[in-house]
Amino acid sequence: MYRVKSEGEGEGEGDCEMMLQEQMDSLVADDVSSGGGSPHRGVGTPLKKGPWTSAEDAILVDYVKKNGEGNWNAVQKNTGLFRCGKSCRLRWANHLRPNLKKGAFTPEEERLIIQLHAKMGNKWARMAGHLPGRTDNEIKNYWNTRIKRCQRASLPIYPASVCNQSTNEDQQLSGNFNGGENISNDLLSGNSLYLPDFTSDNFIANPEALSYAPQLSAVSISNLLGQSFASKSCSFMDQVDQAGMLKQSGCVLPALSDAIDSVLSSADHFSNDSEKLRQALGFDYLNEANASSKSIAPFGVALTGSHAFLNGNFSASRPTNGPLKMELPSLQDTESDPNSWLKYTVAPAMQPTELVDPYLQSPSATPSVKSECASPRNSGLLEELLHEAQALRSGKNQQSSVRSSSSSAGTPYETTTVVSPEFDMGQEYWEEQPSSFLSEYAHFSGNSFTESTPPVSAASPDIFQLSKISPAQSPSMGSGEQALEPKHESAASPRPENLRPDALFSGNTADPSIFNNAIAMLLGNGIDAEYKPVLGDGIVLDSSSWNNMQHAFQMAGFK
DNA sequence: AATTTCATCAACCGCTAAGGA
DNA sequence: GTCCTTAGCGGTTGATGAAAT
Repeated sequence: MYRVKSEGEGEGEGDCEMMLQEQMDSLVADDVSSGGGSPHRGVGTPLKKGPWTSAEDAILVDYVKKNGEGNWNAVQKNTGLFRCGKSCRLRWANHLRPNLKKGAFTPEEERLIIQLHAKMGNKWARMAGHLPGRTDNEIKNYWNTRIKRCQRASLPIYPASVCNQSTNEDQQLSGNFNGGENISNDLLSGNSLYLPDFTSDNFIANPEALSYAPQLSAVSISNLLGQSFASKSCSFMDQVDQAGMLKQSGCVLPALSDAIDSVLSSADHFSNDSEKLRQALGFDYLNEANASSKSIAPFGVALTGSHAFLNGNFSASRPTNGPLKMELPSLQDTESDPNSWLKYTVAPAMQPTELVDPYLQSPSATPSVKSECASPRNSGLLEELLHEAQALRSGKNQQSSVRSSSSSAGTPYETTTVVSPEFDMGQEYWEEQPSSFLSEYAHFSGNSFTESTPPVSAASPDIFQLSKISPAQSPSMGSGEQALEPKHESAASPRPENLRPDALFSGNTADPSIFNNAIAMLLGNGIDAEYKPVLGDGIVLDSSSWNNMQHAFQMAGFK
């Protein structure tokens, strides 16, 4: 039963003249009947807790009508309600205020929630701002329920359709960063664009920062890679090309220019071994894989632990045995072992078997998908998840044919952690060139999508600060991290503090559109759809993109 | 029919930021 | 500059009813 707590703050008798006598009587009766607090008021009167009664609601509504919202502590004083201001505010906000929409979320609302969550993380209040009539509490409850359901069913948190939709919207909006009210715009526009953080801070400018990829929000990554690698079939070199264009545009500060040089140089060096890379990253495996499979990870083990490409989305749901803190959109699960992300990290020194998420390797522990997915409140989205799970399960047999013998029958996500012979080749390559661009990029790739990404709210400006965190400072960087990470102290490495987006662009780029265009270039806008192999829903990628790296370099004129 | 499990909802708690004295 | 109050946010817990066993 609910507790009754005494709050020490002194409150007087209050102005009971505002309170209807019948309401007062009803309130007292309700209090008695509900076993709530004492009907006697005065200093030290215990404040009632627990469910609100209709009489209390009436009192609160009446008070707000007369006095407006705010000053909630005065409610108790002025009405005699034995509720703290906090409770009054909550009751009003969640239940009593007008225009509240009751009932189950519509499919459209569910979809929007997922999109918003992908963007904002657990910013329920902000999300509620995009859902008129809905409260943060409702959204939070819905999401938590959804998380539990998906977790139990080993389903991705974000349905492919939602991610694809975001990607499509991204494409549509790529040339239209106008920061409109439209949620899709807001999702992807410069209004709350995280991509600069990603591109300039962590991806382009600072090779070292690549190692800090876990700090990046999955949203940024999904936006970037979903666009660049999947839907647009953009090769990495295309991005390098665009980076060069950005550099040539002259709108970047020397720090970024140097950084681009550094990346380009590394990429150039690396391009000579593109075939090796292709093998290292498991594209042979990809080529062999069933093209219709939805669960093929484009980067094979390079994206170990990532579901970013699963079904074209970046689900971070993984089977888990214990309580899981789900702030997935930003892959913000930090409550786990600070070093746990290493489990997903591909690094030269690691043995393949170490790279496999034990959860993902324990298919036997994967709970079966049952009818629990079909709750009465199920919308099309939840049903979609169920169908997705069924499809994934049905596809397991096909995938098993290309799995390593070390992998037992697995979960639908196991393909993200396949330890294939190609991986071994890649490992050899890494061992040969431990500090190559490849290792950095692969490291980045592997880390970027780990579920142990530190809690970086996608919308949080903290990401700027995080981009400056040194490995030693980073809470996600265990002691083992140092050993895994090749150290690059090139003279061209810019100081992290110079990599903030607002510091990267010189004064002649005061026009935000220039910045956005530059970012768009970095992200591979304008990439044609020449390469169209489709691995699954929304996954369009094959080795041709990588095989054309040299060509891309030549076209870019960087040598 | 009884028990258990699960989903949903409502409310509370702790923390933080903002604003004013 | 410090302290206090207030409002707000996000996490967590508990109650309840439905479904499953």
